[in-house]
Amino acid sequence: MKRLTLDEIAKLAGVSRATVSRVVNDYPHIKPEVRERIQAIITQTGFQPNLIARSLASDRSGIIGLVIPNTPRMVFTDPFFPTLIQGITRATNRLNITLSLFLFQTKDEEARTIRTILNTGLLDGLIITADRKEDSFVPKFVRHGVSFVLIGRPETNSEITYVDTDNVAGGYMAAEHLIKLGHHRIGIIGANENTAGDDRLIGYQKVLHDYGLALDPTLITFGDFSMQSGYEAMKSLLPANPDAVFIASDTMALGALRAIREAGLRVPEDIAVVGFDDLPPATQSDPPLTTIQHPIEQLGVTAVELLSKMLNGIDAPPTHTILPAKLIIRASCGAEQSEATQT
Amino acid sequence: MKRLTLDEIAKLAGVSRATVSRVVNDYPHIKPEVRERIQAIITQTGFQPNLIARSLASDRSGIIGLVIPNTPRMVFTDPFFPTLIQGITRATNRLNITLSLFLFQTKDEEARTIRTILNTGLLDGLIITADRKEDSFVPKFVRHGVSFVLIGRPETNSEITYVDTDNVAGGYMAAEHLIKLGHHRIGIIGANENTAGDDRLIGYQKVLHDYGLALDPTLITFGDFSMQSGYEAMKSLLPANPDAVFIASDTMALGALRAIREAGLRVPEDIAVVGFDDLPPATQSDPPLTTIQHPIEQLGVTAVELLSKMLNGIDAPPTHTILPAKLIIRASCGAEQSEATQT
DNA sequence: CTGAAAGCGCTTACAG
DNA sequence: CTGAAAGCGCTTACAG
Repeated sequence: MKRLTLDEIAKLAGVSRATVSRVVNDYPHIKPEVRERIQAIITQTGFQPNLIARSLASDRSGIIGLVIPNTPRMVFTDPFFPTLIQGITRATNRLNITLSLFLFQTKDEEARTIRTILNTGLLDGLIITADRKEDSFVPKFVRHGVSFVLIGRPETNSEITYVDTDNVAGGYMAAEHLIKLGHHRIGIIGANENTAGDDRLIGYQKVLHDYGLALDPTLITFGDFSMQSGYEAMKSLLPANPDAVFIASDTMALGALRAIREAGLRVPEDIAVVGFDDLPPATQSDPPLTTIQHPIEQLGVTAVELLSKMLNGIDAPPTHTILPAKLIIRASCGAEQSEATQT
Repeated sequence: MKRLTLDEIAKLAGVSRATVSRVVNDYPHIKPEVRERIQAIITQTGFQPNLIARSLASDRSGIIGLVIPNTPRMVFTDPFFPTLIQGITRATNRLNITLSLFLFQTKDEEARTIRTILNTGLLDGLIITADRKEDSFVPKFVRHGVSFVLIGRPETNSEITYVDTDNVAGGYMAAEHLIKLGHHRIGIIGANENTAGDDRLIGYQKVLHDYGLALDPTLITFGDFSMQSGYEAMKSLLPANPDAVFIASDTMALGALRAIREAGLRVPEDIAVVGFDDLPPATQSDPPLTTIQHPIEQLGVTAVELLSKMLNGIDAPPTHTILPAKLIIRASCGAEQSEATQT
């Protein structure tokens, strides 16, 4: 199907192609009747400008990239990325932005992809999921002057625009909830792969300190976001006799719950559990799981909006946007969940 | 960072820009020493051609779109799409293709997105997940002459290239496994949202027929791929006294297992279960779940390879590629799984 | 084997 | 308010 061009529309309307271009791009100063005449022809013919040509002429492609490096969560047990992608596409759809996806598993794929992203001029900007600490490529992007926003706090560089969940508050709420239920020996299964894990631990430590509880190092364990690691961390935690545990990811919580069950303990009678994340209640087959929810989808929406502003406006200083976390108390499995929000 | 152009490389090498272009694009007939000289400069400067300019000149963007319409599975409880995306990106990375993602939730988003895809000339081709039957937009793509391959068998049009899992064989294997275990009243929780559901039911019916078992209509129920629908379907199935059940999706199986548990029945002693799909064993918290695995990731890889061939070669006739399904017998939850493959 | 030149379909100062 | 024209950075017949 032969595609119409600006020139052809111009011919049909009896004007120059420049004028048609202005109408298409909503330029203010066009004589109303001319605008209408052209507009009519456009809607009638269904003309849409060739994006490639526009990109070349305007040096803007309208395409942004979503970069997801290989991460422990990438195994996709975790609905984190799917949910994030949902939020991102909702925003790009609304803003008429095209989204390109860059996943890489191996270092080799990573290197090639990064080079392509940087040098081919295809993308206006990037959204990068910073789900591990040692992302060597982020500095490269900075050096090349690419516009990007990170999802997740970067470990060091504060000159970078990012959006993140308030993980410190999340960890705080989680442990505080357990404290208020009367627990004293509150363990944690943390994670140190990314700053989200760090921050959740910090929140946990903070609240224990605020409530005057001792920080028993034997109650602190780490996993790597996988279910298996949750299982093992819990096994190593049980000898320390926790009466409650905060698990910094629901995926790990699933593993931990298995360890608890295998030890013949009941949740929450023998050991209370608070998770973190946003696993669909679906997946939470077994025991009721109270959890800290982070607004993953909103993270995606916000990231796109920020990037879009960066691309349009004059470059503002780097922004750090922190979205609130929320404590979700689930009464029982599959039952309606009562939501208790805290800030 | 100012990007280098073909012209600048040409100047550095003392040749014309046409020659550089030919080197970049691996044209055969270039004098070796010239090629080497240019190649050296290219690697040294890290030059990469501007993809936008190339696209405009060559009418090929190197970008393909992945279209995921709103589907019941889209809730992402189901790792189907994430896994698929993983396969697709593996292939696009290898073939040096850029992937754009088009998700839409609402009819409105759908309409706008489709128009953009069709008229802006950005994409070379499409991969479309055909996870529901009434995809009104597929005929539009056909009419516009876009190249695309479907993932999942379309309901009617056999003139379309698609890749799919052998769902009939999958349904057959599932029920046959149960028959061989000695079960007689084998129920099914099917799905009729997509042809995968249809085919799995067909396989089930076929094997019952082959083994001379009666087809009791009260043993046939349907869900919509959601966990909740699995729960309800199982509740409606239990009065028919099945001694086994084949559930056409593992997500529904999770719901069904809950219904079974609530009825005070044990799996597999009271009722044996075979699922379908590829939920990570992780999520299968509770009872051991024997399942039919389909090669989701391979589906993605194959789709990309096919599309790539269509875009390069002369248009071949429509191909229908069917990948084998596989029976996975899980000995017990979390334990090592023994894989029994059948064809 | 290589170069000069046209052209891909737009945008955008510049004039008027 | 509108048009003529240059230009974005490539590819690709066409000549030689």
